[in-house]
Amino acid sequence: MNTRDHLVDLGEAAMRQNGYGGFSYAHLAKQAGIRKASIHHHFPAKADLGLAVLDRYADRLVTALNDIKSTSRTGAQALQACVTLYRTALDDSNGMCLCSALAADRAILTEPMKQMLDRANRKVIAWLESVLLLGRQDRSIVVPGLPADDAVAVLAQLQGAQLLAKASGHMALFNTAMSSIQARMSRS
Amino acid sequence: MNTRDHLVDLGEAAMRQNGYGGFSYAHLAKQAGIRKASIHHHFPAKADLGLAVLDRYADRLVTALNDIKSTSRTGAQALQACVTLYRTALDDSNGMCLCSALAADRAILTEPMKQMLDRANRKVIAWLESVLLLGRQDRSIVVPGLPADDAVAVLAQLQGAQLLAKASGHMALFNTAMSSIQARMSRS
DNA sequence: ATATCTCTACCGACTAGTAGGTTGACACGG
DNA sequence: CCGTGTCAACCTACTAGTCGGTAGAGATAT
Repeated sequence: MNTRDHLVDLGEAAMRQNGYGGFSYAHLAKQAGIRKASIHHHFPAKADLGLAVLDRYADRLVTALNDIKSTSRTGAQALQACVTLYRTALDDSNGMCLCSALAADRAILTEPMKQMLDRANRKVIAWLESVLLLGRQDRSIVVPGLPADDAVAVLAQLQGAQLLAKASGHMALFNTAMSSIQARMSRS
Repeated sequence: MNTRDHLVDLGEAAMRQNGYGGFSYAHLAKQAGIRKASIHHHFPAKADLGLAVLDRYADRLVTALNDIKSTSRTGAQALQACVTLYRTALDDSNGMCLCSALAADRAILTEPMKQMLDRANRKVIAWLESVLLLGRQDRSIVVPGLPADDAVAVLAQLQGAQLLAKASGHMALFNTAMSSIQARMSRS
């Protein structure tokens, strides 16, 4: 397997678990079975690795969301699949959505990373807005107020639920924190 | 002014802005106009300072919430004041609720800090539950499902809104992320 | 076929700087 | 004289990043 891709994999896991400032090249090197200097060969600076991780993550997230939308029959189905996606991420990588994990470390991110983080968040919000709009049309989701505002509220709840679950070490808390979203969806 | 209290002040600000791993004794010493060793005199280990900060913060938060409840006439009034509290914290300290700021760093927290963090979160959730219950009785808040579950959902949304606002550097996003909470409250 | 050249991936040893933490001495007020 | 608070100097471990160099694969030239 490609060493570079392997490093991006490990870097993503590390960042999702401990944030950008929470892992080191030395730590990563040990995991990859490689020397620190060799990581610098692939990613001259830590920010280069961070950007590569973020870039690939954003791509994958947008693709996953688009897949969900194209295979869902109702808005509620799409929103439910999205909630499940965030829940699964919590279990799989024992870490959060990169966007939430990086928010705390924003002060030490490079400008390109900040911009990419913003773009990723905006894309997710736009997707949620379109799903809420669809759900309002097909009467599968109750949408109070403007879908554009509500989309931000839903994302906040998704990320906050991950935060709360991780802070308590109690992953089931994620589902509880999603209760008010579930209540707004008609069961299919 | 008491040096020890001053250090707790500075430590709280640092932790809320950059998390537990995001500040150092050297950094703190410079701010306090004191040497690193002197900080160790007051707080032998960083974890001691962290615990002191968290302890005082939890106390103050619970007190503030209880004050809100005793001066509010309706559930909606209390909830609105709570939302304002979280919003103000975002501006004042340019940082988040400690509970959210520490969630990302949970891996490097000591056991006592983790326990205190959990206790603080549970207290806020219990407070929110009582407010939702009150709001349902006086018909000032729409509560779908169990108040106990909804309380967790509201806290997730509060913390997620702070996260999102901070990640984007756009504090106004907090208000947008609260839209669906506002929609559930009858205007007084 | 063999010598040369080039490139990728890797590594050991190093740098300057920072992390949290320790020690022993000095000042000062009760 | 004793407790409190402060300090300079120091320590070990770790941070990101640099340096010169090596092993091997593939192409090219003779």
